[in-house]
Amino acid sequence: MQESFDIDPAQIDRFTCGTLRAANVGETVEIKGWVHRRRDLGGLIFIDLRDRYGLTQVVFNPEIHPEPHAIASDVRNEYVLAVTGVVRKRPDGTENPRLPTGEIEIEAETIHVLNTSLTPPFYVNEDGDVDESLRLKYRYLDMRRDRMQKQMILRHRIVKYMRDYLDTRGFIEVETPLLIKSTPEGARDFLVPSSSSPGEFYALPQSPQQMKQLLMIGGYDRYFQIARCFRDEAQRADRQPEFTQLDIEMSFVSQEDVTSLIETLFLEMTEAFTDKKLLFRPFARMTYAEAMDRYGSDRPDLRFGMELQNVGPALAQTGFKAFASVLESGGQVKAIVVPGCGNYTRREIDDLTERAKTLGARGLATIALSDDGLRSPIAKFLTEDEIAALTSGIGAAQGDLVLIVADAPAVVAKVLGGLRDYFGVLLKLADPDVFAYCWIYEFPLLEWDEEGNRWDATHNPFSGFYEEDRPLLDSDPGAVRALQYDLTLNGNEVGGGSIRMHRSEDQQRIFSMMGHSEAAQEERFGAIIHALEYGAPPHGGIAMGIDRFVMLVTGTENIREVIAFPKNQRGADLLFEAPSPVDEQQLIDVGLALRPSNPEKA
RNA sequence: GGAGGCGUGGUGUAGUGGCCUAACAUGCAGCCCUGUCAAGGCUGAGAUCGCGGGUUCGAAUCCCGUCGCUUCCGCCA
Repeated sequence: MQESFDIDPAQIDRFTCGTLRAANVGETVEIKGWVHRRRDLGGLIFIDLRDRYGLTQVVFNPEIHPEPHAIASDVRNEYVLAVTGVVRKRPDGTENPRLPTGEIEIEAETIHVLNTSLTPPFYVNEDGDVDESLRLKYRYLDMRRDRMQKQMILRHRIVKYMRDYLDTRGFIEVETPLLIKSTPEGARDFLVPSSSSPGEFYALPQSPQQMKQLLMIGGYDRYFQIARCFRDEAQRADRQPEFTQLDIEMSFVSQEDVTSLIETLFLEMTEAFTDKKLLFRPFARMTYAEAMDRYGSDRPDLRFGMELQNVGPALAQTGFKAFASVLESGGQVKAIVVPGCGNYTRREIDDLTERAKTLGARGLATIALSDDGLRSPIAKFLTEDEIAALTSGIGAAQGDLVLIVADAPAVVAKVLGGLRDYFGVLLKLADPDVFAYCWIYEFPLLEWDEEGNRWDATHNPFSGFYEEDRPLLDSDPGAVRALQYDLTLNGNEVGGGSIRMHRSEDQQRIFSMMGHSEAAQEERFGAIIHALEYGAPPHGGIAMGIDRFVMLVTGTENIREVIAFPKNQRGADLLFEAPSPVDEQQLIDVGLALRPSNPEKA
């Protein structure tokens, strides 16, 4: 390692590996970075030095500067170097037009190996697929890769855009605690014990919901926060145990005020950060009922059709009575037309039936309009004319596959909506260059919980409702429409919120319908109920999933790609190996004794 | 909790009963090479095919179990 400078350090300007251009030719500079690639030609050695700003070629010439050349001979990928030298125009014909710095190179006069590196377990200098567990175990190397750096930088810009957008509109950012009271509603809480109260627990917030409402009561009428949220539930491709939301709450606002604020923000961000074409401008709007009816989903992907069509009436007129009992008991018979799949084999159709069953169907009726004629297990119950009327009535053509489900409305929606999503991906029906935003609103406030024998909030128990539906709270609670709205994008829910109840008596009434006794309400929700009694202003807000949005903007397959240090599907941190057992003394401190998680096995 | 997919040198893949004494690319090590930029050439090391059991004359390959990762259902907004 060379310890002495041949050049007066005061005369040196430090640059990044991405900034030097032809205009810098002749300057003596220093750059520091990682060895991206080394090309040893025997005489000349070229090293591409990399940092997050780019690549710069350094050339070591043994005839001009033999000492640095000798050091460069032993350098390997991912070594950390400081190199000084003169910026030189590359010889004619050796420029690299693919690099922004490709016109120049640095002729190394000194080289300092700031650190060596083991051979990395995977390529840092290229973008190939690597087993994700390995990437997560060595996340710091993965983060060094170009793709991750681009995604993290883009994420930063998006969050900054949100902050600036809200700041200029008078919003203030307030931090709320991460150690809060556990509540039984919604997702399972992560619990946190503490030595100052052995046997008792904090919970990590599933969202800052109650805190932001208290801020409204406190007079901070325009609040936002980049809020970390925690839910101890199973992971998915788009779900992590801890995730980040843009959390917003406002006083004296209508549903329209909240959605238009967000709509402008997301319109601007889509234009600023993507090349996507906006399918709807302004955003599409659809009631929950319409979304479920037409798409079988409360977050429909509107980039393609394949809508659910009601074939109950058509079938009811025929002599085929198999679906009659379903219709009589309040069920539906609906169909989707899958284009170009009419020649599916028996095996493929069996697989579809299996897929339908995993989605909750009891069965799947199919009509394949194949080249060899019509194939359908229900054909024998219908005349040719009836089938022709049925298929043409829903727009099915030669070569298409018709899928029919008869069941309760919720099951029909779940199954056909799920199959629609499946074919949307399989048949590449959705244009990846399109962003289709849609607001979904008029969600039901409550749904009947069979197991709990009580009403349950579909969103959260603080959502308000349409005043004109108030009488329905007595007569037909399931029909009460919440003042709730979700923003969906290409089949994903990217955010949701509501206008809250701001009167204590309304809030208590809903809690009561949800089966909470007066005492339980006091114990679990006393703080918010009482706060509402002290001049709580009308208020409402929304929370946007930042990870999910960045995932859609970057076009990445899962949420882990846009989180610096994510957990795997089991919720494990493979880098630090968390969660992990703790010392006995730590358990004693917080008053805990462990018991086997599965007593039957133990 | 349930279902599917995957698991083969460091990495990414091929091989799906005998031609496997496991192949290819890349990476790694050594040597050669003064204008490369995915540098090139030569040589070499590196895998008991996730693990355990079974079927078979013979298993990376088939069966059972198990572990890990992942996607979906349940769960979760």
